[in-house]
Amino acid sequence: MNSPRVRFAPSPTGFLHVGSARTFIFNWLFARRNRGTTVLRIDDTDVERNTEASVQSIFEGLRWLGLEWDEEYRQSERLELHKKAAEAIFARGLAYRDFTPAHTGPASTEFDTQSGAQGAWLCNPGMREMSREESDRRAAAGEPFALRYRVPRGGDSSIARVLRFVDGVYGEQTKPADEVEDFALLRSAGVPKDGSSSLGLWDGMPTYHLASCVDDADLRISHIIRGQDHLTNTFKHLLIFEALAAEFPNFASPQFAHLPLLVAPDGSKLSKRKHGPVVSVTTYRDAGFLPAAFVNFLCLLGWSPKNDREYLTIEELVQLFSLEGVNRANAVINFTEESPFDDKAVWLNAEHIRALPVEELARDLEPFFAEAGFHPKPGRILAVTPLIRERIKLLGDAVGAADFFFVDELAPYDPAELIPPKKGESTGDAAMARRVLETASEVLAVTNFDHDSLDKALREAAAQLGLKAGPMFQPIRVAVCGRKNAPPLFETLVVLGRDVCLKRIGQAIAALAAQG
RNA sequence: GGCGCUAUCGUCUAGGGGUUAGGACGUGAGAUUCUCAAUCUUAAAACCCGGGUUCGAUUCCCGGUAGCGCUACCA
Repeated sequence: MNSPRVRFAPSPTGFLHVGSARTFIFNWLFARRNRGTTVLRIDDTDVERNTEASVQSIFEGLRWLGLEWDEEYRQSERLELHKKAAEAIFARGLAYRDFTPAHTGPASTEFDTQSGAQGAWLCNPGMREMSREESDRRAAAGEPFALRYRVPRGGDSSIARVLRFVDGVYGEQTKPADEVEDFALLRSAGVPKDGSSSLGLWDGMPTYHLASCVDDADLRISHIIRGQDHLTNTFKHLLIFEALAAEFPNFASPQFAHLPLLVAPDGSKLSKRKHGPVVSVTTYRDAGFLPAAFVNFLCLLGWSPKNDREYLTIEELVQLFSLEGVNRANAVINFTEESPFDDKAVWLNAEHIRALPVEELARDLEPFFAEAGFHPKPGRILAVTPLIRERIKLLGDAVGAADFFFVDELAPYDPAELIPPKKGESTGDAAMARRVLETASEVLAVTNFDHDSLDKALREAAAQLGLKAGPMFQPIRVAVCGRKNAPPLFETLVVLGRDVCLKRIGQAIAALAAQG
């Protein structure tokens, strides 16, 4: 009845990485499919690690994807809301102050801890049971503390409470509250400097769990679609939502759907630190992926339309997307030092490139040529585009595939390539190659520079020389392109133009002559 | 250690009590072609292990194993 509201909530601790991008895409697709609203929320509660540069880089990545969001927020601007919520939870007795000094490094068991049956830390009983009077006194004295949720315990008198939710992907999930630790809502405000403790009661910064839930409630998020790494955290979130019910009477507990993780080829979680730029979406952009191809690829990781289709446009994805199609196992995204992109991503990109109208592709190609220092006249790229369209997999490949169209002087090449090899012999017929070029020179000087005329004239010339197409065309191709592998000859000649062709063929003849 | 999630070709996946276990990428071979590419045909390639349930399990159940996640005053 109400249209769904989803959110994508990245924390700005680095560039936007592919796993986050996929989470965003799935959220966006879900919203689009169901006529809902996409909220972008920057979860920047961790002041230690967040940087403005990261925020910008995340926007850069998201903008490139081209999927628009409808609302935008920053958690850091909503601090008061979070603190008020924490206060309300505390006032209700659902949270308590923990004066245990924040520990640094790996969790130690030095303090007063209470362990579950076999080890899991649940709370510091001395803190949990501390009287309100003592707690107030110590807080008033300026002693730093964290605020912890008082997770309901069954004890031995009542039956342990079981937390429960139905995940859109993983199905019903349950966990006894007894196994959930007293997680923090507010971090301690740190060590008071020089006795002048200005630390008020609630100076602690909200934790992710608190801030995230408060905002989800306040923004009336209806569907939380996020990485599977939050699956077990969800029980904590259920508790927070419950504690917040009075503050947000219009907020119904959201539906959850957890997404399988994207992992590196060795099975480890994708990490910016460990895997570097290959996990950044801007790396894909810079290499020449089309946003639609990238989105297509990411969608196929952990989701399937179940009809054997692979190439899908954004519109088709919107039509086809559903949580039922989401897989439960982690998906490997392939990359290595030598080839940083998954083969399937590259293939899909080539498919999308071929599906693009020439004008559009030419436009997309322009910045890559510019980057390489080529600034051809208008229309030039458009003329070249159809010739390389089927020969490039990434937009960036275009430069290497078409450079000879734009340079004044061809890069030096081995004149031996002008000479087609003869079968069974180690060397070709150099004299014949030279005759081919001389003949071509004469023919091109007088032939109309259109495909059919060139085709006809050059094939006739080959017949007169007693040559088949292969040995006839290779010398010409190498002469005008500077390499053996290039787009089809006649189209290439046409785009290059008579003057350039004749000049380059002349140079090739000279090169052969110099070789003896 | 505790709790949880997961397990089909190298990779992404479809499928599901009885199938020649399907598709895609990649790889091999062939066709086509003025080279390259594209395209087409084709080949090799998988149900983690052990128990149960069953006439019959890759599929359902249990256990094991492995991977991953959570177990922070990170998100």
